[in-house]
Amino acid sequence: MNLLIIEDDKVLSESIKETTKEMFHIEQSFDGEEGLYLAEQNIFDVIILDIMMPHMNGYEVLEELRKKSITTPVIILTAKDGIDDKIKGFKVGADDYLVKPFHREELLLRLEAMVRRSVGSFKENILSFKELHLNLKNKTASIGEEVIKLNGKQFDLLEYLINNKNTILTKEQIFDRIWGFESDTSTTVVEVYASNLRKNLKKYDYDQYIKTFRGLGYMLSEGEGNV
Amino acid sequence: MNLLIIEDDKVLSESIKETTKEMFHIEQSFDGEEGLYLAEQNIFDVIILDIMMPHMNGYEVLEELRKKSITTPVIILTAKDGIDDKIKGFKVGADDYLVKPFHREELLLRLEAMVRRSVGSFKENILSFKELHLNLKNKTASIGEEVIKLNGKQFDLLEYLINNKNTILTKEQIFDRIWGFESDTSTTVVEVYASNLRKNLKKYDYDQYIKTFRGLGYMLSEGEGNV
DNA sequence: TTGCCCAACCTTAACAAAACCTTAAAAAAA
DNA sequence: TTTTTTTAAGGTTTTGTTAAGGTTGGGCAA
Repeated sequence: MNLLIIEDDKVLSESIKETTKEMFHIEQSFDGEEGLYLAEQNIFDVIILDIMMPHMNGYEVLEELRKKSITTPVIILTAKDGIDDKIKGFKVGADDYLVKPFHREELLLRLEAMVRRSVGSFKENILSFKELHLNLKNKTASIGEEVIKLNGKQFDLLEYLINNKNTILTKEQIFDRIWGFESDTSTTVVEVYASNLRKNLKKYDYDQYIKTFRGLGYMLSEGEGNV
Repeated sequence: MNLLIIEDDKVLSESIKETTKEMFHIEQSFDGEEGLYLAEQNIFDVIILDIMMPHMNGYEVLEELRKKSITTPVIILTAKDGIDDKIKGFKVGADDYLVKPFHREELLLRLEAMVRRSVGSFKENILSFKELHLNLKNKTASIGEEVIKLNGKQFDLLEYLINNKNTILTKEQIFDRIWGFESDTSTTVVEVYASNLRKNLKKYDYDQYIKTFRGLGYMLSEGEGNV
């Protein structure tokens, strides 16, 4: 579970990191532009976004993000309590809005509530695509009754694809999400894993749903052909 | 879009109904037990739930609901501002928590944000020209129901044309936009791509809208002939 | 006005070059 | 050891580019 904190106040950012590090893998950014760049990787499960920042403020970051079809849940964090600011925040696509100062617990609770929904693991941690079910708790995949054997990264890849079905994911995004930013292996491993995953799904004819978009990336979608 | 309001204060309930009736079809319940019964029908898109109610309080309603695997998004509404109450609310499965008194607009915004997500109708990012639709998210083009297969640069070209319909674009502009300034291929590739694109659109008679202006460039426009 | 010419554009096809797939072996981790 | 991950290499497919010949339309001279 990945959390991006975009907040220029380093003290606050650290403090948020402290309270959330049990639950998430954390990335921090201390200014809007960099934050936007990171968020665009589309590898985060939720983003905490401050409004008042130098160069590029939170509203601009969020607006740009949504414009680019990045739908990661965003919690806006701000000292502004006015209703107009809230309106602005939600209008540009925020999912929640928390006014400083706030209780650490409340932030945690709202993060939990958000993730619980968006990751689709509301009950029992099952993620599904058609008849293919992933049990996130014990990392097993099954189609109907039959269990499919997938190793770690193959499972992660499938999970990522399902969570973003009908959206093209570039090899870089997939790589950053599964291998991590600072991994120094080549992004061509993604091809290898896509190939392996397809091989494992072929038996059940589910390989056809993993589509390649040349020069763009991969996408999981239910449609026939290239839809 | 259906909203269930479970709130024993009739004045407040009515007032909420007033502010939300544009957006939702409203059902009201004035006590917990009845509210639970209604919510169990699982026909609502979102539920507003008061905590302090006679017979059965909001926590109990929500807990019971989640126990029965009803995952409808719930916004808790309460006069209690203590962090412990919030913890309790989220722990039993709330998605949001709003403290009275609150701005009508904020409730509306939070409802919107909630529904936007759970209904999955997040902005689809579609660019259209007449009946031709480009899905920017997964780079697919379609006319009516049929999907047209376009490769990367053809898609980019069409996107650029649509974004600038009724404006003549020179070959240089198109080239710089799609191939990039420092590309050292000849600008005549633009002609080749225009040709390919027309060929792909011909089947649907949409090739006619890509017009050539000798010595000037290309333009996409709805008019007949050279208008 | 007519007909010719030429430049601009269209279309096609062939070749080149990426991008991707698959497999297998080496390396690392469990 | 066994399993998983990474690298490497060769093969396949798709896309990009170029070139060549065909087509079109406007200008201009007769």
